[in-house]
Amino acid sequence: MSRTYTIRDVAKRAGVGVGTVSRVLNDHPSVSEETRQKVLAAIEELDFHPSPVARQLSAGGKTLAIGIIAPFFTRPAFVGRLEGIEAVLAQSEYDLVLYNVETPEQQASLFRKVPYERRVDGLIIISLTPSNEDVKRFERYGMPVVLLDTSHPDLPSITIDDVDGGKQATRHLVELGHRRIAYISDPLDNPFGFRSSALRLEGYREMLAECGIEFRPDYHRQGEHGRHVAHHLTQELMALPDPPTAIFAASDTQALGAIEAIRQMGLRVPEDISVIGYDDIEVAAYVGLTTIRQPMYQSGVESVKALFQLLDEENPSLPASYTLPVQLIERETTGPPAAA
Amino acid sequence: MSRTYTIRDVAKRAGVGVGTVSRVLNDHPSVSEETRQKVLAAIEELDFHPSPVARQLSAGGKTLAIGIIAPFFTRPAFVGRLEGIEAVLAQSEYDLVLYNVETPEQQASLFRKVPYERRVDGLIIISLTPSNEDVKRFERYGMPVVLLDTSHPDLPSITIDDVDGGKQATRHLVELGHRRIAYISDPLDNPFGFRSSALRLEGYREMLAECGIEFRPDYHRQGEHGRHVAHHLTQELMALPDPPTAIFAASDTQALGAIEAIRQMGLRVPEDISVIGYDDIEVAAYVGLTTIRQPMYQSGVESVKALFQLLDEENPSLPASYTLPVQLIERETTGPPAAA
DNA sequence: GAATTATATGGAACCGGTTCCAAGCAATGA
DNA sequence: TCATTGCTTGGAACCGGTTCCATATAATTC
Repeated sequence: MSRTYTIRDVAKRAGVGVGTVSRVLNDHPSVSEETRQKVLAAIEELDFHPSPVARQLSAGGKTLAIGIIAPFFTRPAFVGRLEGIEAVLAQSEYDLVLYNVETPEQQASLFRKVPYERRVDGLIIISLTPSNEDVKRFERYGMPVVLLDTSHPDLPSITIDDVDGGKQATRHLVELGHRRIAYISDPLDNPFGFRSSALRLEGYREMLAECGIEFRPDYHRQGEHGRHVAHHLTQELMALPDPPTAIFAASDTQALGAIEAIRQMGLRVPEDISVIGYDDIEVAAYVGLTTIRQPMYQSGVESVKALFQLLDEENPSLPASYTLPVQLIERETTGPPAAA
Repeated sequence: MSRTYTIRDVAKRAGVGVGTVSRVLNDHPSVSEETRQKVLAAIEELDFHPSPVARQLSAGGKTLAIGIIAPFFTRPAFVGRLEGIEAVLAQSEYDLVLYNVETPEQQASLFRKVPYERRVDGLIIISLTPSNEDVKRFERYGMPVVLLDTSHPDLPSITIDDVDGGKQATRHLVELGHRRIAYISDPLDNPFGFRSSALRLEGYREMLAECGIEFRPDYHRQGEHGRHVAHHLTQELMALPDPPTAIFAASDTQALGAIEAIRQMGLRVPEDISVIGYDDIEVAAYVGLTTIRQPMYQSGVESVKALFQLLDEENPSLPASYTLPVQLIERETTGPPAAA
């Protein structure tokens, strides 16, 4: 393997000083056209490429990479956001460094190490909420951070209106005539501090109250994310003395599990039981799942835009935090309750 | 923002030389316990963290990151592989830099820039085939590369047996009694040089030949990847004077499109038409899709292991290229043809 | 034509680590 | 007691860029 050339090799070859080569590399105006050509020729001949590492060290410079910290990035909801993020990044000169989080320990260690490692110029944190101490550390190390699907008073954030999502889903079911409406969610109390299940529960309860329906704790079931767990929870619900006539699931994946369980019991969706999901993942359309559509792609796009606003050194501005709306997508898994 | 401390600050504070601090940082044995404690205390007090950039520059060192170049990384097939890759990486000290490719131009530019930028220590390229020139460049810059789902004579690769997959899918349909078997695939001739559709076609044709069934060009339809396109292609197939009784789709996503189209025509799957997919993506089990399971997760795992083998400086060894087997997963979308 | 200003260029110093060499010091051996 | 060995240690040189200062040359002004 041939040693790679340095700027000094280029300088020697072109018969100029290293400063001049550097100036050519950075399009500095004060280089005569003649010299510039000589230098460019030398660069070409040696197939020279400047080392970004050296560049960064000396110029205290940008890494031209942004980091994404996300839990379980293979879940459809995250893939959707990632897609939006990537779409914007692809237009820019930034690379993407992905930090996956599977355990709270990983989260803690990433929150500590990423800011001082300076491997990235900015950070988008998805669904994980940094502590006050974390936020202080980000600040101290001058690491710009945007939150996505979570929030913190001192950090810009892009969220999606979970409370309203819970409301809309519930309202839809109530309007169809349902009164016995169950809610299946992720564990409210979880090691990562995910809030979306709790917020949707809030919307669900608010809407029930608004409609004069009493909230029944036994109609709310929590369990780890995933189709199989939701399948079980649904079986539990259906085994109640007075089972629900409709189920609101906190994700499409869970809704699919619910539908599976219902069908396995020989019941039909929506004739016997209605099911509404959340997310509007790719297959939701295929299986005809009624759901709440989250603008996941768009939220990804917005988060990068916000980060770029922070990164813009000429004109750095604090991007506003805001909340994107959700949308009810009516398909074939919800309908009026069976005539009792 | 407080200036971050350097190793010299630590040295001064601990009353030692910079070399000693560096030795402590790197667990060099020749540091007395007493000095080590002094240095550690100083590091603690200043909340000092060494700069990985400086470290890399001086030590000519590792970046402790590996790069993944993948096209359309949000497709389920890629997510599955990524999951396997990430699982291994999470156990290691390596970070993951993701390069998404959406256009052939991006591919070309990435293949050029990644090796010399030295932002990563090694590279896993998924589904994209580097040219001979690219391979030479990788070599010249000493960038270790492992190919996943593609191959090149001079590079280690992990592939999945596409030809056999095509065979197995076709054999399954033939054994059920089908003779008129169509194949829906991605475009064989595509700007990225994806080969899997072509290889599966090969297997399909071989098996047809083996079973004494003539290959009919009009039974092979190509179109961009995606449910909707597959939907169309299926309509075309069904509009033939003698439509197929079974469809082999080159991906589950496309199989779903096919099923959708068939159902929309008022026909049933599998009673009227059988459909077999490819990949065994998450929802395949949910919708009961018969398919060819690709060990995507495992192939991801293997690719990282292979790369680590190349990266192991004590004992660098050229990992073997090999092919993983596929497996037929029989579910409910295939059955005997309707009695003609 | 001398003084002033603008333009182009070379190269030392620096960014924050690592490494290596030289040197100090204690322990060992003759 | 003195030479030898081994263990610690300090700090200069270096990695490959950028930046800034000093200088040389050309252009402008009076």
